[in-house]
Amino acid sequence: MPKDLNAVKIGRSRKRVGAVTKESKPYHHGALREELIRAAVEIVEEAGPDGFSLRAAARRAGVSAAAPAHHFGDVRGLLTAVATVGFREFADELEAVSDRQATVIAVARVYLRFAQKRPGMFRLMWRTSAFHLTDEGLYQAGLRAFRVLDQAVRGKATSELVGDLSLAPTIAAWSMMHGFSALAIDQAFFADDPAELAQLEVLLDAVFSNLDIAKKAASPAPTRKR
Amino acid sequence: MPKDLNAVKIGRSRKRVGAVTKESKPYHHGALREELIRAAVEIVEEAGPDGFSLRAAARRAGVSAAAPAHHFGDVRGLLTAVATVGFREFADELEAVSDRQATVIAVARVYLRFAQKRPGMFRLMWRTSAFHLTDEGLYQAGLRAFRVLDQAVRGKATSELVGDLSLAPTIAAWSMMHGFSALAIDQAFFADDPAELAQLEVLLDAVFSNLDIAKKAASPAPTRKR
DNA sequence: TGTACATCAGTGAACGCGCGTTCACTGATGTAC
DNA sequence: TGTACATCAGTGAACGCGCGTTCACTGATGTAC
Repeated sequence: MPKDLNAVKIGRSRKRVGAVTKESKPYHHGALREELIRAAVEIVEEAGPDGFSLRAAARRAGVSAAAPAHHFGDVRGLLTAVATVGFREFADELEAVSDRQATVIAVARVYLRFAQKRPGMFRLMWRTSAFHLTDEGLYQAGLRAFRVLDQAVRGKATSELVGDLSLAPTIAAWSMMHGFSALAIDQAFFADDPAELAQLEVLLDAVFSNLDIAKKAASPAPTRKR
Repeated sequence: MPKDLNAVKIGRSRKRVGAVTKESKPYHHGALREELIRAAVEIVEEAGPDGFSLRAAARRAGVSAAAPAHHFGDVRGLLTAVATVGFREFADELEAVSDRQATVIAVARVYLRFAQKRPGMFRLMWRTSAFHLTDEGLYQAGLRAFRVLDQAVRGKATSELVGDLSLAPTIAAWSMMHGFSALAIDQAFFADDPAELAQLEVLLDAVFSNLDIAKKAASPAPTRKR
C-alpha cells in the first residue's frame, strides 16, 4: 500500500487534491451530473414519481438547489435521465434472460419482477407526461426492450415500434404482461403480503397459458439474435 | 308561466328563497358534497390526477378552501369519492355493452374507449395510493365492472376478486385490455393524432385474436345474467 | 305556533411548508499564446 | 513554463406561488317542548 494515496491519483482528481485542505469539499463537484441522476433514481425508487422533487435530488447530492439547472435545464430534464436509466436497466434484464431462455413467459416473468422490485421506477417509466418522451436515448433503450420481446414472440425483431398489424402478436404479449404487472403493483388483485406477492408469479403463468402465442413458444427456444 | 317562480318551489328551497335577497348566495350551499365531487371530477378529467388539488376543487365549487374538510375530511377523502364515481360510470358502460353483446372483445373495446375518452379519470382510478382503496362503495363499483368481464370470459361471475386459479382466464383478458389501454394513453405506441387513435381499435381487435379465450367467445353470446 | 337551543355547514384568515426557477455572483478549469 | 482570459460549474439568496390543514367564528337549520 503506497504511503500517500493521493500520489497515485491521476488527472483532474490530482489537481483537486492540491486545491482542497482537510475535508472541505471542492467548489466543483467533478461528476455532478451522474451524482444527481443517482440521487434522483434513489428518490424515485423510494418514494415514487410523486415523492420526487428537483430540490430533494439536489439535497441528496449535497449541492445547492440551483445546481441541477446547469446540467438538466429543468425538472423534466432530470426525470428524462432517470427514466432512461430505468429503461436501460430494464432492457439489460430482459436481454439477460433472453440469452438463457427466449420464451414469452420468461420475458413476462422478468417484466413482473421488475415492476414488483422497483415499483417507483416502473411507475415513472410509464408516466410519460413527466419527462421528454422524444429523447433519443430514452427511445433507444425502450426499443431495445421491445426488441427482446418481439424476438421472443415472433422470432425476429422489428426496427420500428408500431406501424403494421404483423406486430399484433408482440403487442398482445406486451399488453398482457404490462397489464398484469401494472394491476399487480396497483393493488388491483389486493395482494400485498409477501406470500401473496410470490403467488402472483404462479398466477402469471396461468394467465399466459391463455395466450396462444405463449404456448407454441414454450418449447426450448432458439437463442436471441443480436 | 307563473308570475313568481319562487312560489312553486318546495321544501328547503322555499326557505332559502325567503332568506336570500337579490342574487346573493345563501350561507349554506345545500348540496355542497355533490357539487364538490362534480367539480373534482371535472378537474381530474381536464388535468389528470397531477393537476388536481383540494383548493382547486373548492374554488370551482365557489366555496372557501376549508369547506371540503366538513364533507370529506381530507384530500384523499374527496379523491376516493371521485374514483368511486369513475368506477361506477365505468361499470355502467361495461354493463350496457354487455347487455347487447357479452363478448370479451366487446368488453375490451369499451375498456379502451373509456381510457381514451377520459384518460385523466382512468389514470386516477388506478393511482390507488391517492385514495382510500378500502372504501366499500369503491370496492363494490370495481367488483361490478369485474363481474361483467368475468361473465363475458367464463360465462359466470365470481363474488370475490381473486383467490383461485379458475379466474386465470378472466385475469388474462383483463390484463390484456388493461395493458393495451394503459400503453395506448401513455403514448407507448406513439399514436397521438386522431387518425392513429382511431386505428388503435383495429389493433386492439388484432391483439385479441391472439387470446384463445377471446376466439371461442366470438360467436353470438348469451345475455349476461344479472 | 313560538321559542330556546344544539347542531350543522359554512367563512376567512393564518400557519408553515416545499416547490421550481431566476439572478448576480464567484471559484475553478482549460486554453491560446 | 507562465500568464491572460474566456468559459464552465458551482453558490446562496430571493421570488412568487399554491398547497393542505387548523382555528375561532358565525349564519342557518332542525328539533324538543
